[in-house]
Amino acid sequence: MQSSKDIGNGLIDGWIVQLRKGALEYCLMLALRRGESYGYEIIQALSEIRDLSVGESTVYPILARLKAEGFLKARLGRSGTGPMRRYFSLTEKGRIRLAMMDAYWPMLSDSIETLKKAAVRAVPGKGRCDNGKD
Amino acid sequence: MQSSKDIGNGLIDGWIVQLRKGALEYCLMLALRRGESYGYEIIQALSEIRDLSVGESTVYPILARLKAEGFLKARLGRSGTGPMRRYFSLTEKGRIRLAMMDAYWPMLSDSIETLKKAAVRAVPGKGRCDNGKD
DNA sequence: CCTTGCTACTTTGCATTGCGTACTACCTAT
DNA sequence: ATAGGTAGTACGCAATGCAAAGTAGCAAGG
Repeated sequence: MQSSKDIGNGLIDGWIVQLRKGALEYCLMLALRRGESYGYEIIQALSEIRDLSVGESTVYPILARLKAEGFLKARLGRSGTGPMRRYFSLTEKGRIRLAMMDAYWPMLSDSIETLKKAAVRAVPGKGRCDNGKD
Repeated sequence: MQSSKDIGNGLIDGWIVQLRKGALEYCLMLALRRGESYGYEIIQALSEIRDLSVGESTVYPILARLKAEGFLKARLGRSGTGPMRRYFSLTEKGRIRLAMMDAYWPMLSDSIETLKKAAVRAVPGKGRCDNGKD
């Protein structure tokens, strides 16, 4: 049990990857909401949360992209135990974006809940317009 | 206001696209949970739910793939108003998968909630290991 | 007859993204 | 110098959402 994503079998394996695509970007920004942090620490922090374990090659590109887009800013700092760390923190633009994400995420959840309850207006009876023809 | 996805500005525009990856697949299977339906109807049903509006070129490929993977089965039927309809419905395999998705989705939501509350173990004080150097 | 418009579905092509693998660079300890 | 953990980069692949355009059947209007 290393990759916490094998819930059932491999049936939804690929789906989870796709589902997390945009969610991870949100998670990284959430991880920086309280204050600055660096890649390695974020990776470890996320790995402690169920289903959010990620690798370096997932986190660093996202951090780099968010920085390039102006949502994060970076600062170098000594680590004492290894190479220089790159501390990331949210910019104001990033905080605005995070606020929008915070607003959008529950909307999506809500829409899905709505979908769960509301049937696609398909007739509840049974087939109505084919083999019965006429 | 046609594309319900412009919440703020174009700031999270691309993010939403990524976030919906995988989620749409879930939505389509949810739409078929009650019974069979066809692409066009699903599109219209989803378009009535906030933030779930999709186009044909999004839905049909997903339906085709789900069918190819054995999660859906299809059946042709006359429509009376246009060309033949392809009615999709969940297979048993699809229902199992949908159940796993139903289990996974709240887990992801929950993990994100956890992340919102739990800070990345960064020190709450302030910087601790850089410019102060030694 | 021809055109417009609605329904229903398909195809092509593109841009984005997560992530596995491999690699480099830095620091400390022995 | 060598070994080991830390921090980050680079390359490449496979999926996916989605816009745009095309096809095909049916109905109403000129």
